[in-house]
Amino acid sequence: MRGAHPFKDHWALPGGFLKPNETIEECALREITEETNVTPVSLMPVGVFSEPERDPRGWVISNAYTSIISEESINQIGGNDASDARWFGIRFEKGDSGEAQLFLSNGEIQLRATLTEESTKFGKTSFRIKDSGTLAFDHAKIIATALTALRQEAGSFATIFDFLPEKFTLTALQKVQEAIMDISVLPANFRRKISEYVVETDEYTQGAGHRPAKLYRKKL
Amino acid sequence: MRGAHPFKDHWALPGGFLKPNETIEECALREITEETNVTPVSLMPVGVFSEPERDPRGWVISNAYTSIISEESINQIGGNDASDARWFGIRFEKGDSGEAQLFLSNGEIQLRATLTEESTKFGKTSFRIKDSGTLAFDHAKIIATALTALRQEAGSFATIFDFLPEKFTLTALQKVQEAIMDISVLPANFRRKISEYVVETDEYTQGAGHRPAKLYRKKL
DNA sequence: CCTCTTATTATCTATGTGATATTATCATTT
DNA sequence: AAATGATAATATCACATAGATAATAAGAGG
Repeated sequence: MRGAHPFKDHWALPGGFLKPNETIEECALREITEETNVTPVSLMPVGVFSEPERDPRGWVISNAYTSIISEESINQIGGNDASDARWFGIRFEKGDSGEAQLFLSNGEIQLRATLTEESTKFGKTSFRIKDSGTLAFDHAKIIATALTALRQEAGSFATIFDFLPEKFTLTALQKVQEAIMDISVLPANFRRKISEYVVETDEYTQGAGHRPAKLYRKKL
Repeated sequence: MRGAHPFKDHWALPGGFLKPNETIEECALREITEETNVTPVSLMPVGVFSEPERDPRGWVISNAYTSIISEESINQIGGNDASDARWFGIRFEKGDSGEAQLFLSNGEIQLRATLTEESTKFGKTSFRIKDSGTLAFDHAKIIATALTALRQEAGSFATIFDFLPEKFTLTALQKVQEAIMDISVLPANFRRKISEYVVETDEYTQGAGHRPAKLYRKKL
């Protein structure tokens, strides 16, 4: 939630300005840590937003990133000076006639934005904001673009590993894909297809009240 | 070929600085047109290069794009004030131990660079330059990254259309994929798989000394 | 009308995928 | 110590998709 103009009392994505001697990705990682108290395993680039009029204060070029984090780290949020950060559930409905609705919600807050689908190039769909509600700047557009890109990416087995730590169970990997793509797959088939991308370690999970799961590593 | 320091007499990718009131993609399209006399159908984003020390004159952040252009437009190059631009054939060999060799060549000039593969995240491989030869700045790294990303993307049928005009023959589409991925596929199988992504028009190619080919359009 | 060339379709076979059933291994309960 | 419940992991069937080869179609040019 922004405390100052422009877009006072509007919700905004975490972010900030580049400091000397850091790369853009380092900056994004620093900002997300400062503002949410969560440090993701890795960041996936979404795109550059450079329309001159996107910030009324002046010309600001934003590079957007997304990430998947573990369920546990969700609760870390707001632990530090990140008290003003919130998690939102996300629903994105692409209707007919190229119009799309973005809904963000949690226990207290409901946000809504309307966008139109502009074009799809190289797997990335771009949107134009029709009504951004109480979302600051063009952040509704960034969220829609990021979500679309994320689902696109996760369709390929080659990328879902990057959302998990080095060693993982195949079930965890499957859940990452299911969560992102909003699908459910049969474990037997998932394992068969994923097997060429992973190598097994000799470690197992422990003490879970059921058969322990072997830990795997990304191949290569 | 650069005429001024830094990297005088080194070869560099076409590029330039953002002007007021243009987006980064518009800038890239303007620069490529100015410097090569070729205007691509569309640009595919490769990534951001923001290491503080990549330009000795100061901190410069570059956004890289690639494109595929038609064979005819190759000959337009240098027609205008783009006299210092050249086409290069590209060969990229990933050896063992994560070391990769980049070769650029045309009739007169041979360029070579050595890189090490650093990591692969979200389908994009990042490289570190060991020896950039007579390539300016970190452009060897950008080329290697772009080529890797391009091949990654072209593996999906969903994206290869963006390299062609609105109406195209299936053979042309096939050649795009073959060129990028450096593979050859059987026409019968390619047609079967691509069919769900295209719709046929009622137009045909003409006067080619053989059966005319139906023109297709990207579906949706 | 024959030939050359590329476009397009048909079909055989091998390989991969979705679905279901079965077995394995732990912690906990009885 | 045996039964139970939970998740992990494997086996296998029917079916769909992909690779390969062959056949057919439709132009231009001699």
